[in-house]
Amino acid sequence: MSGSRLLGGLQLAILRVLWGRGEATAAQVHEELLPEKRLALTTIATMLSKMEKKGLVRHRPEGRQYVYRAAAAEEEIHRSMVAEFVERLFPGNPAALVNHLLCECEIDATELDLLRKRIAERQRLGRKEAANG
Amino acid sequence: MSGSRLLGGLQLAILRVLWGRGEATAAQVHEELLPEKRLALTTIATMLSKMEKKGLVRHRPEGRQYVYRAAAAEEEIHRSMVAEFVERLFPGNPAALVNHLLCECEIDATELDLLRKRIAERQRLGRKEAANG
DNA sequence: GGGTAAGTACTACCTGGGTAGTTGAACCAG
DNA sequence: CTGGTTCAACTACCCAGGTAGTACTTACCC
Repeated sequence: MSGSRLLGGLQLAILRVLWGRGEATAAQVHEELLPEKRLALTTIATMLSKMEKKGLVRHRPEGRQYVYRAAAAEEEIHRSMVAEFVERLFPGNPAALVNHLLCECEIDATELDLLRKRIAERQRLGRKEAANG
Repeated sequence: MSGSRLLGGLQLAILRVLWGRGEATAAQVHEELLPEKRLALTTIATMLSKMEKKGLVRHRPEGRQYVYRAAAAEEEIHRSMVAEFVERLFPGNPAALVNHLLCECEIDATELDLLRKRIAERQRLGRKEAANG
């Protein structure tokens, strides 16, 4: 099931709208995506149908229209997509991706500081587990 | 041109073989990929052709067979794929991906240490640039 | 009740990844 | 020279993402 968990750009854009709003009709998604992607409304509607068939979103009828919401939490999707991506590009080596991002991407000083703290935290946790386990 | 720079798993597996060996025939790639993916030799050959048409690999005839090599450096592919992926999943926010990886992935202590050092290094560089520029 | 507007469903097409069989050419062995 | 082996080329599918037009339904308003 679920095969290649790497969703396309449009599906993710739609999900982002849904995550942000909680619920939205096809028209609302379309409108919110207009600056980003100039697509026909029917394109969004078709995509929503396909996504529903895949279990990515669900709908509830409200009057004449469908109100969609995401069926999976953002974290869930992030997790599975990142896992799949790492497996494809840096098999079994997520640290290599982190490393790559640190070396190749523009990450500002504030972010770096946060990340450094996050690592320190991880390391504390690791040591504690090692000590207790 | 180049549309979605996200290559599929097979293409990447093939490229990895090519990067590792420098050069390889379809048969060699096939053989090296056997434990990982049980595919027909013709599948590999077909894929190599398609990849050549896309400019991902090049070949040189040697006797009756073709010897392939990657047309792009590993770094190059990593860069463009990571960039595309970040844009899709965490638009304009590579730090979010780093953060996700640190929180969700199993990264061992040694790796964490290396990453911490990498960040410290980045920060030093950042400060120096700020001071000089 | 009938016309119109809104909105979904259906259908169709393109692209790219993935998979593999078949064909045809070259080459080697007998 | 002939037959088997070994390639690459060609062809053919399938699937999923993406894109959109057209058809149909239905609700709403007069």
